[in-house]
Amino acid sequence: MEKKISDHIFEPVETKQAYKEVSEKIKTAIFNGTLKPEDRLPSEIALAKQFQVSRQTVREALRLLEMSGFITIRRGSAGGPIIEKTVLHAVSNALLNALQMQNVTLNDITVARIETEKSVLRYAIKNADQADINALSENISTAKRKVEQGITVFPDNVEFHILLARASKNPVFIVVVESILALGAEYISRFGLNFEASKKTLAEHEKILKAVIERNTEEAIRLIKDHLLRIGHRNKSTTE
Amino acid sequence: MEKKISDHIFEPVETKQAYKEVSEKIKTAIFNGTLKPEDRLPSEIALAKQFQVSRQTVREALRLLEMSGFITIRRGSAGGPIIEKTVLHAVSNALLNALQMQNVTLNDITVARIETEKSVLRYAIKNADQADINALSENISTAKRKVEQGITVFPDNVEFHILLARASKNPVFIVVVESILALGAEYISRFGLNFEASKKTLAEHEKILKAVIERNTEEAIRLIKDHLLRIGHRNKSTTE
DNA sequence: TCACATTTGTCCGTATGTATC
DNA sequence: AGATACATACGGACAAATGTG
Repeated sequence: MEKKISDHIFEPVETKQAYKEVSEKIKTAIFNGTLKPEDRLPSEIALAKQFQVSRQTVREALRLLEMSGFITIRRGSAGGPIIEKTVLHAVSNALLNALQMQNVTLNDITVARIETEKSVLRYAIKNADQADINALSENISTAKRKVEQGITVFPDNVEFHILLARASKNPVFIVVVESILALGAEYISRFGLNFEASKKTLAEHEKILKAVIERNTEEAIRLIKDHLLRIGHRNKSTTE
Repeated sequence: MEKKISDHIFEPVETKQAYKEVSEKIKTAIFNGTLKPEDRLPSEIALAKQFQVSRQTVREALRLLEMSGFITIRRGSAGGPIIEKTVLHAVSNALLNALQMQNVTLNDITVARIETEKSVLRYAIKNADQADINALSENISTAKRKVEQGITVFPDNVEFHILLARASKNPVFIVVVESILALGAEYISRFGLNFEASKKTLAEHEKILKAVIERNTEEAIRLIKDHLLRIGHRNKSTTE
């Protein structure tokens, strides 16, 4: 008698659906660099001819790629499917969907942000190069200028945290931070919170950057914790 | 002249496409509980009649929902679109796609895992209730039994980390941990690593659980760090 | 301003494969 | 084994959007 093996070692063999195969082929062409960002794919009719399938099949394949974030589709003349630079927005969307099916509170998001960004900071301080520091400094001075001109600096303040994640040199951190930020933004817009107090945020960002430059890990972590706690606690009145 | 405002304040208004509207309506029905997991949606033809659109339009809407993880579609009689319990697998897929377009190393994954799970442990120790402890104990004893019978315990060992995340009571952590785990699994399968040394893994899990039960945060964190480092370092020879 | 070409969006009808009873 | 119900796939057609001359 054979030794009994646990279930789920082999996935069931799925009979290939044409639209999935088409989508896979285009996807691998993107991964291996044959298709590059900003490139335009052939039109649906041309693709149908190339793959020897119907237009409907091509369209369903394109729907998959669109939802996965690989392409966007423009209508009209000179339109068509265009390769995207990143698929990060798709991650945030998926994360958002997942969390919408759970019960997620603003506090949950804040806690996760604090913990994640604390880790990010440790690695950012370890791995940041001059380009990262410059980008962060640039971000703050741009934001300052905008505040004086009365322009909203919300996108810049979000960008600050993404730049920190980049400085960690770990793509996993970057994706996770961007996703949580997108999640927070969605949460905020859904409950109609406002975007004031950017000056305070800006001042705190400046202090954090200073600590990063000085490689002062303890101070930086203390600052980001307070910073994110403030944003999280003032949930109904203030945010990034 | 108008004051120049930063770009991307307003998104372009998209003229509604039927397939997107159909997909949205089904999605909101899922969110507000009208449609529950395991429910079967009407057939494509019936949906086409209800929404007053063509079958092709319905199919494209279903493609979106399928890719987002909300439904799976079974062919044949008594088949049709079925509501899924969670959309977590969609998150992992999206994350995977995103990271495949970057340059991610096993070390990046290991670092992110360690940092994330350290945070998870802190909150798990704070928030775990008896049910969580029971589930974790159950997991270990099940795995032990399987090891004795020569059955692979890889899925159980992965489950252990998910149970830890659940014990933290923070859905964001759960999603992030599951995603990173899926990412690691994908990475492993892609490079054909093996699944041995489960006994060592099991023993370490047992120690971690003990520390959690004793509410010994420092010890638990030290253990999980060593545990994940070992898994990460022995990348080409050993894993979970 | 207007007409035209291109490309996606949508519809219909039909045929075939596939799983269930 | 046969009937049924469903997804899958094809082809042809027209509408709507969009850029170009």
